[in-house]
Amino acid sequence: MAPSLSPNLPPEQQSASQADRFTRAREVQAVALLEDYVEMIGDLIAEHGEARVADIAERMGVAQPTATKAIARLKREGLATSRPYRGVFLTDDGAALADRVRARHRSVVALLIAVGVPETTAELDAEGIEHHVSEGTLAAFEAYLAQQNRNK
Amino acid sequence: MAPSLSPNLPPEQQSASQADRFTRAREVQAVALLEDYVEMIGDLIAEHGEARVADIAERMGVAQPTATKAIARLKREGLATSRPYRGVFLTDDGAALADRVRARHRSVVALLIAVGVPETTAELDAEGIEHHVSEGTLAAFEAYLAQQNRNK
DNA sequence: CAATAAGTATAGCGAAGGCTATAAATCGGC
DNA sequence: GCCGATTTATAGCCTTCGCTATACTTATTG
Repeated sequence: MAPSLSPNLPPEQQSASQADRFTRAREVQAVALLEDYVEMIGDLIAEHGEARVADIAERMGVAQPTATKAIARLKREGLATSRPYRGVFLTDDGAALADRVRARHRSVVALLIAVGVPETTAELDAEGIEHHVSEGTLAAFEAYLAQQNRNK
Repeated sequence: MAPSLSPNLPPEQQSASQADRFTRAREVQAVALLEDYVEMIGDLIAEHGEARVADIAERMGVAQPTATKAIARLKREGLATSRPYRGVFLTDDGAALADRVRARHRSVVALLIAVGVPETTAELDAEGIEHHVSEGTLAAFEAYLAQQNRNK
């Protein structure tokens, strides 16, 4: 009875909503990379006081020009700044996004572990999952974790 | 203390594993579309006895040529067959993949609901999340759900 | 203060997944 | 069985995100 019932309802009705789900998943994907880069740049600055292109590329697992290109996009979107041959920095917006992303990541990992996923697997899967966790789902995760802590 | 500790460990060590996580997430993303199409074609065949390009496109929320192109890729990958101006069909591999994907989707939705995510939100987020749920995480989800049913 | 090493940017390519516009094939009704 | 309507395919085109190769800056060091 889940997704694909009612073949004799107005077809636009159920199909539209399913299409919307896919459309949303596609949109999420478009910002996922930005989120990952921003979070990582934040991490690097916190750790080393600066974020260099080579480090970003290495941690993202991409070639250096790929990282440079992504940084250009971050700048276009107002999330980061950089001067040629100097480091990369986050704008206020970028830093705020990084914080949100980091918090969400932690919650997703914690929830996976809480329902019995091995820690290593949780870290691995969370990297992809987190971007698709909406505000509502995140709130539910955090409520669940709080509840769990209370009962411990 | 979780992901980005130890700035003075061999940098290749921790960075490599983080890069690996991103690399894996990227690979997952590459097959996600195939999974969605295959599942949907399976649904359409189950519902209507056939999967027509126009229906696939509508449900995926894309233009018809986009669906045609995706189907071409499915054929290249050995997951589907089709004859021009006739319907689209799944190979054995495609049908098996569709079944796996459908089952995983259901488990993800069920788990989200089980931890308190509203049903509508669960359906919405699951569409993106499911592709990143590995075998190990899926097994954990199912164990959790089984446990939950036992205690009910 | 060169010369070399290291880091960064630029150029150009490919694949994937969108799109619109248009051509070709099939289907239905007369 | 033909003709218009519907469906599918094809032909471009764009953007994103990978890549390699190469040019250009900055840093280092003899």
